[in-house]
Parts: sequence; structure tokens; C-alpha cells
Amino acid sequence: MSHTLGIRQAQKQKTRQALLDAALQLLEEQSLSSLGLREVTRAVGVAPTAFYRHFRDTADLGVTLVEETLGSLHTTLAAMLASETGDSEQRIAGTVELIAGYVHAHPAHVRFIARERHGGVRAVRDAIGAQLDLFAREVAEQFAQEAPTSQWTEDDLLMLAGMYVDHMVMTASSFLDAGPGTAEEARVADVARRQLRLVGLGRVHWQDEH
Amino acid sequence: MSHTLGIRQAQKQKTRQALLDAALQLLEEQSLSSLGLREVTRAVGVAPTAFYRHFRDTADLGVTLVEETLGSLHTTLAAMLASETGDSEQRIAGTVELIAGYVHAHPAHVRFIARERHGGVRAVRDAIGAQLDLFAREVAEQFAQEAPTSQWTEDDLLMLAGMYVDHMVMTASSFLDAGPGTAEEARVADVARRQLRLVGLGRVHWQDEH
DNA sequence: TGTACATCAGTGAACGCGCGTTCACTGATGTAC
DNA sequence: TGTACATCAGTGAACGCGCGTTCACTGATGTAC
Repeated sequence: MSHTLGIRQAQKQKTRQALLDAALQLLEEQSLSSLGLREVTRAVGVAPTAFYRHFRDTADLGVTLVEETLGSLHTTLAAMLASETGDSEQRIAGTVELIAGYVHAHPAHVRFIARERHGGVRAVRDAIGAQLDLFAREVAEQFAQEAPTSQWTEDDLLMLAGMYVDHMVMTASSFLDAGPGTAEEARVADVARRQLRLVGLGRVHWQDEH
Repeated sequence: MSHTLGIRQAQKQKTRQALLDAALQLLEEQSLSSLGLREVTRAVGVAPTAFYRHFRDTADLGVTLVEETLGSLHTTLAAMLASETGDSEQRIAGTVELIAGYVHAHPAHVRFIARERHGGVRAVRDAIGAQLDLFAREVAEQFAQEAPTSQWTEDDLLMLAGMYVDHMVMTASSFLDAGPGTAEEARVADVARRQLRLVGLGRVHWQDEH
């Protein structure tokens, strides 16, 4: 109908996506710097050489994976930030549930980001850092529109947003280690809520001193 | 003099340490899960098979590296925590300088911990997690003896201590990325100080609500 | 619609290479008398 | 102190294996007329 991709293009995209999916799965048990090209193509069921039709090497695939993983979350989070309102205790609970839900839905994505954020492949590290900076900027923008932080300098807003983003990543990673439905998961959620409460208190009292 | 190690034992320890040092250096540019045994022995200048006299495999070496790296910091930090006193603004500055100093003195150690904390080798991940838990416990113990947090529950103390430890690791990693003597390093220090100030405010106002 | 040619995603053989691990060894160090 | 034997950290050859990359290829899809 109307403008479908050509058969050839569609098949190419399908293979490309299969390579990305297979890589993400293989990365649950190892780091990108030890992921082999043959390993990935074997998992998909194509010849090793087919890999080169899509990526220069596994680092290149890794960068694509960062964009796929965080690029989508990026817009999702922006919408959620804007829609969240109401009393701060409810908001904190909502944020933590949101993180838990995301980890539940995309465990491999979360693991990949947590692992490669400080991983051995510079290009991927930089791509993740850039995406997380974008997140922080969005969060800061939101804070700028809320009462307790509406008068803050841009620098202070980014500092606060950075704390939230870092905390989000750490919490997601802890959820992952806990596993879904465990008692440990509930404990992680509890700690995360209290930590958000603490940072929120800091935020409210920030302007008390000049 | 008195009880020196036998020549044989001393030589063995020397080789073992050389393997650990070489591995740590090689790990600045890759992850443990892609570190090769031959790579390490080549860097030291011994036969590949000599490796087996000291470690079962590279994961085993990694766990040893965690103990060497964090075990020593562990006692150092305890002493510093106890000795730090005075006005909180000075204390914050002191803490950040302490982190910067440690990163300056042991960049490879810091990189190793940040990288493998969520890395692809479970045994090493677990060893790092256990050490960081010990840190948090020590920090919590210190907080229990200070006025603003002396009445806190153990759970809340550990929650707060966890934030400090996570923040310490994140800051150390940021210092590392910045490089010594750069403008970015000063910016990282500035952000870290403000974040500590924010968390400190949350700490002071925690008990306002019951 | 039909034909002739171009494109290009995926193939499969081949390559040289470094890997982890085994094994019997060597020779300096340690120990017993 | 001297001798005879035991220990064991490090050696070096050998192994089978999977790696990344090259290359000429095939055959389905796309395009021009």
C-alpha cells in the first residue's frame, strides 16, 4: 500500500534488526569488547560475511544499539516527565514504578547501557554519555518549570538533573540484579524511593542559604 | 633479617604482582571479559603457561584485582572518615579533593572498578558489589555518630551511605574521563561539591517530617 | 506486459593468526641428615 | 659445612579451534525501454 519499502530493502532491514537483537541477547553474558562478529551471525543464521553489509565492526553495531535503546526511551521519558503531576510522594512512587516497569520490559537494554556506560569501547561509551546528557537536559528543563526550582540557575538545574539521571541508571541496574518478583526487588524500590525523597528535600531547601 | 620469605616464594610473589600490574594496565583499554591470558604473560615477559602457577583464569585474576584495589582503599577511607571534622562546607571540599587525589594516584584502579562494576564477569561484579557494600556499612557507621543522623534507623543510614558511595564512584569515574589538570576536571569537582551539598541538605531536613 | 541488463544482500571457501590448554621438562631453591 | 634428594616456578613445543577479513560468486530484486 502506498509507499512500502522494496522487498530487497525490507529483507535487509529485517536481517539488520536480527543482528542487533542477537547481539543484545549475547551481551547479557559478556561485554561488547569481547563480542565476536561470527558469534552474532551464527546466532542469526547468516554467513559471517553478511555482517559487513550492515556494520563496519562490532563497535559500530554497539553504537547503533545505543541509539536504538536510548533514542526511544528519550522521547518516552519526555512525555512521562511532562504528564507526571500531583503530590511529590505519589510522584516518587510513580517514578520508581516507571523504572521498574522499563527494566521489566527491556532487561537486555538496561543491562547493555549499565555495562557499556563505562565499558571498554570508547565510541559506545561516548554515545551513551551523549544520550544521558540529553536526558539530563530534558529533566532540567522540566525542573525549570516547577515551583521549587523555578528560580535556579541553569548550572544548578543541570547538577540536580544529573543526580536524577545517575540515580535512575543505578536503580535500573539494581532492579536488574534483583530479578523480577523477588523480595530484593521490593527492597531496591524502597531504597530508591527514600533516596528520591532525600534528594527532593535537598531540592526544596536549596535556596534557604544564598 | 628475622623472617624473610624464601627466595623462591619472593620471586613467585614478584611474578604474581607483575601479572596483576600488567593486567590492570591492559584493562585501561578493554574489558576483563576480553582480556587474554597470553596478552598478560606477554606484557610481563613470562611463558603463557606460567600464568597457571598463579591464577586459574583471567576471571580469577580479576577477583584478586578487586581485593587488591578496594581492600586497601577500604582501610584508608575508614581512617579519613573518622579524621574529617569541622564545618560541612570544608568537609565537602575535603571529600571531593580526596576523591580527585585518589583518582590522580590510582587511575587504573578507578577505571577497573567503574568498568567491571557492571561488567561481563559475574564473579568480579559480585566481588566489587561486596566491597562497596562494606564501604557503605562503614560510612553508615560514621553517620550514626554524627548529630544530624544520630537518631536515624539503620535502614535509613544505609540508604544515605549508599548514595554517598555511589556518588563517590560516579565522581571518581567523571574525574577519570576529564583528565588531570583540565577545565573539565574543575567543573566535575564543582558539580560534585554542589551535589554533596544537596544531599547534605536532604540529610539535615530528613527528620522534619515523621 | 515483456525483455535485457544492473544492482546488491547474502554465500562459501580460503587465509593467516592468536587463542587457551596439555604435557614432559629444567634447573634453581629448599630440606634432611 | 657437605651431600643427596625433593620441590616447584617457569619453560617451550604442540594441539585443535574459532577468530576477522578477502574474494569471486549467485540469484532474487529493481530498473529502463
